[in-house]
Amino acid sequence: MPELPEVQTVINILNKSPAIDKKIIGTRVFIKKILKNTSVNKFDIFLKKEKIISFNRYGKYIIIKLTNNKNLFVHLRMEGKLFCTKDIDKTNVKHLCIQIMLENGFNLFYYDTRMFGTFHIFVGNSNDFYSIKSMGPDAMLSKKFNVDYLKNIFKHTKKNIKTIILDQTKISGIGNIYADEILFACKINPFSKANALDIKNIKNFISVTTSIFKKAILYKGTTIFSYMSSANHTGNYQKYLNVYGRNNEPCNICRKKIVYRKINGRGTYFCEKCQKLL
DNA sequence: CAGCGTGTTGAGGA
DNA sequence: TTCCTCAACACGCT
Repeated sequence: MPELPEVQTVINILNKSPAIDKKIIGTRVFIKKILKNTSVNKFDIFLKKEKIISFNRYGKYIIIKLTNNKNLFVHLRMEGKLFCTKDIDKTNVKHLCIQIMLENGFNLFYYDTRMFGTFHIFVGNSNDFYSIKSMGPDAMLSKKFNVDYLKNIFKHTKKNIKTIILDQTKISGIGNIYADEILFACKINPFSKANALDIKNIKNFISVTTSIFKKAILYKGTTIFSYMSSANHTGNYQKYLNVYGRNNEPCNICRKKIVYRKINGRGTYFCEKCQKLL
């Protein structure tokens, strides 16, 4: 599921769910390795008796704000899914990793096919969590996501633009799908050196990123794989993808075939005609 | 059977 | 030291 718009969709749903303002009465951990900085027992003690105040987001992290200044950081990585329901999704029991039981009979269920996801517990202001501190400005939430900041970041690197915008320590929230979509909309070849972007390119990059993310959130994100469980809410933004996953299909602008190349180990789709090498 | 993957980290080499 | 590449994580789909 998860890049910025998909994570935003998850928290939008959870913020309207019966989990809000409910006390946690217990936990069950089926896959221990998801818990990164705590044990099964300490996790249970940490959460029990606390109320869920709200679900927040920074980059691709879900931040569950609890009473007594506690936070639970959830990262979905490739295929994590977080739902608030009364009952277990019986078609997906095999991938159930964590259950957080609430006083009203609902639960937060965390499912993860590949079990790459992570849970961290943290007491204090969520901005002080070490992982958040090392992250660049959030592409939707941070005032720091601006021309001056990006100009500085892009100027001081020899890397290509796609690698930089995927680097969460530089910018938080952009993943492999939206990186390709953003660069297509900017008409910039993903192999272009980041330091070749001028002010006009950077201004355009910011407005394109903002509008693509707004639209993707409106359509509840992109759902790519057909095997997602029935309990999953599916997004619709995949209808609007111009390049991602469209290898050898005609470009929506010029009809030339979309090409597929590897950049920094990630599959990359782009139009060689529309996207200029800077 | 082999290759691939919405993400991130860490090891090892240049 | 710094930068870059690649494997690894675990599993299911094509």
